[in-house]
Amino acid sequence: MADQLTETQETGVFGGLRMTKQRQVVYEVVKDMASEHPTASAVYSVAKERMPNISLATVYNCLETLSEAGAVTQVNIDREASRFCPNLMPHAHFFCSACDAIYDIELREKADASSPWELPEGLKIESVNVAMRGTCPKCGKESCATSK
Amino acid sequence: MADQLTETQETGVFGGLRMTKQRQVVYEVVKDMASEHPTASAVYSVAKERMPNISLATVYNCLETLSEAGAVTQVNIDREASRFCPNLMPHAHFFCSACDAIYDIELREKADASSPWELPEGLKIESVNVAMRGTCPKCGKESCATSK
DNA sequence: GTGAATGCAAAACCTTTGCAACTGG
DNA sequence: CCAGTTGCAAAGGTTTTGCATTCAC
Repeated sequence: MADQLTETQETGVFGGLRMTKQRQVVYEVVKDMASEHPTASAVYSVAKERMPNISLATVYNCLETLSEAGAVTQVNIDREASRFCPNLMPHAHFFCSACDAIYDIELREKADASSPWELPEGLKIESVNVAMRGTCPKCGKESCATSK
Repeated sequence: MADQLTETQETGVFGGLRMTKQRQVVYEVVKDMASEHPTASAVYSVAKERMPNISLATVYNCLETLSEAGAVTQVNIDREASRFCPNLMPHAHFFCSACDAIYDIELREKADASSPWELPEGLKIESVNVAMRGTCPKCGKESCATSK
């Protein structure tokens, strides 16, 4: 399964990545915390439990490498610390201003993220980054009950 | 015209903003540099020519205030320094990886930025932020000529 | 064996903050 | 007059870097 990163498999997706213990741990932590979309330091905290000597700089390095290899996506919401996401499907992110949770939002079948936009000719798009902000169902209920 | 920010007009758009020299200068600079989508320090450089005593912190303050008032949009591309944009129409940004330029991309007539996305119910969207990355027409031509 | 990756600490970078002085309404 | 804003310098948080050591292939 594609849930593990080893030197023998995944040579396609992860390219010629040299496989170190640290990279494995970092990748596994991101997978395990996927629903939280952890920051680098959140990853560091958990990674340190599994590998006490790992350093923050190494976590940053690994996350960058994994990002470049396409194994992980770096999610930037405004100027807050980057968060990481192992979901490889094209998707957007929804950030709840109330609880700081991030939700993955899937692209509709056959839809194109750039379709609502008037794209000038000659422009080559490599990636489209979509981040929404608002209130999630959980927090929405509460605020409805209290403020409305 | 809406190009100037004075205490007598624009009370609607700019709310009850106290109008200071610094805010006026900062706003005018952002307008004048609109096509560059300047960073706070780029705004600072130019603002200083017009008002030598202005401080960087004040530029940051003004930009934040103007952002909150809706007169200006803060544009974040990855983790780079925020850039600012006086375009009030709903629009996306296209960032050219080759020359660092930012282009405003208009929303198509009657289109909705969130339409390509499978939105879970109960989620209240307050804003949608769309940033594309790629190569602009100018840089595209060059790279075509040299690399292809 | 060798180039790449790690760990540590220090630096870089953008942005915010504390506080006294000032100013717009 | 007085709350809100400024300027300055110092601090903040996140991320990167330099370099000697270690490791994967």
